[in-house]
Amino acid sequence: MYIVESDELDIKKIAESGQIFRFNEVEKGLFNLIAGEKIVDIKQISDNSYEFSCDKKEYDEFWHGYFDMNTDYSLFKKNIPEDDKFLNEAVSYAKGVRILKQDEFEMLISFIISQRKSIPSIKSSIEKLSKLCGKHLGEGKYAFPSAEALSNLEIEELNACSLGYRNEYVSTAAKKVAKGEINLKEWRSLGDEDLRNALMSMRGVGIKVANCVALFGYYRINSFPIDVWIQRIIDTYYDGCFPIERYEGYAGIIQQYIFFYGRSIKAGTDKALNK
DNA sequence: GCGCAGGTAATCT
DNA sequence: AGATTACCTGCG
Repeated sequence: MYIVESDELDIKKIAESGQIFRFNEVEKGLFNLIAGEKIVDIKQISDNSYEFSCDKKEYDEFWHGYFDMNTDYSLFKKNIPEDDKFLNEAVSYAKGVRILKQDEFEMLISFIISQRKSIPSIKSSIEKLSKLCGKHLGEGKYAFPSAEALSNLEIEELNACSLGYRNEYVSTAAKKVAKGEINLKEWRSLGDEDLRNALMSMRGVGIKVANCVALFGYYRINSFPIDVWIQRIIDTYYDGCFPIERYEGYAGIIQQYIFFYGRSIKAGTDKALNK
């Protein structure tokens, strides 16, 4: 057990922030997270403190970095104009959301799957894939599959994971990585623009998915994925144009705040407009 | 039964 | 360049 205390860490919000699909609240205040071959339970014990089920050593060596705890998120509030009511509310509402340092292959496959799918549906497909060919970690839990394991699946097995037309995208991406045609780790050395283009060279990876993979799998916190939610918010509150350059270098963090808050109020929908 | 969901690629103008 | 459309599948 290890206790983590921080005003800038909110486990529930992070689990629900849409950046991660294998982080669930299993009972009130108790969260389970699978990352790589590691599993951790996190229990909320007060407003700003959590009990991690791992020991201090594992926390220090892995989870501390995974939760990006060396970054001071209070700094990202700078440059927000006082009169930007929406963003000020978003930042306040999303306090404690952080960008996790997730595995790039897992992010690639997960966000390929995510297209035109709801979050529960994305999670369901990922769990099916993991059960099918991920490493067994005990207690009915499975790691996210390796590229090799995924690429060795039979078509029928893949079909059983409710991927639909993304089937082929997942399979070819996994095969390219497994064969070494693509080296996702090497892409870490690419600049943001080159990385995005490299990702988009894969079938099924467009601008939105590429930006998500860059942001969540490569920690390119200047990436600003625009999905239908973000677009609705930009249209509704920013007259169709968001001043992204104002947040140069960390626009992705701002995007997460906007996304998390915007979804909570169903921004841009009839409900938010009291229609 | 029908429309839509955290997009992409192909095929138009 | 920008607009339009088909696409798997599950859910209301």
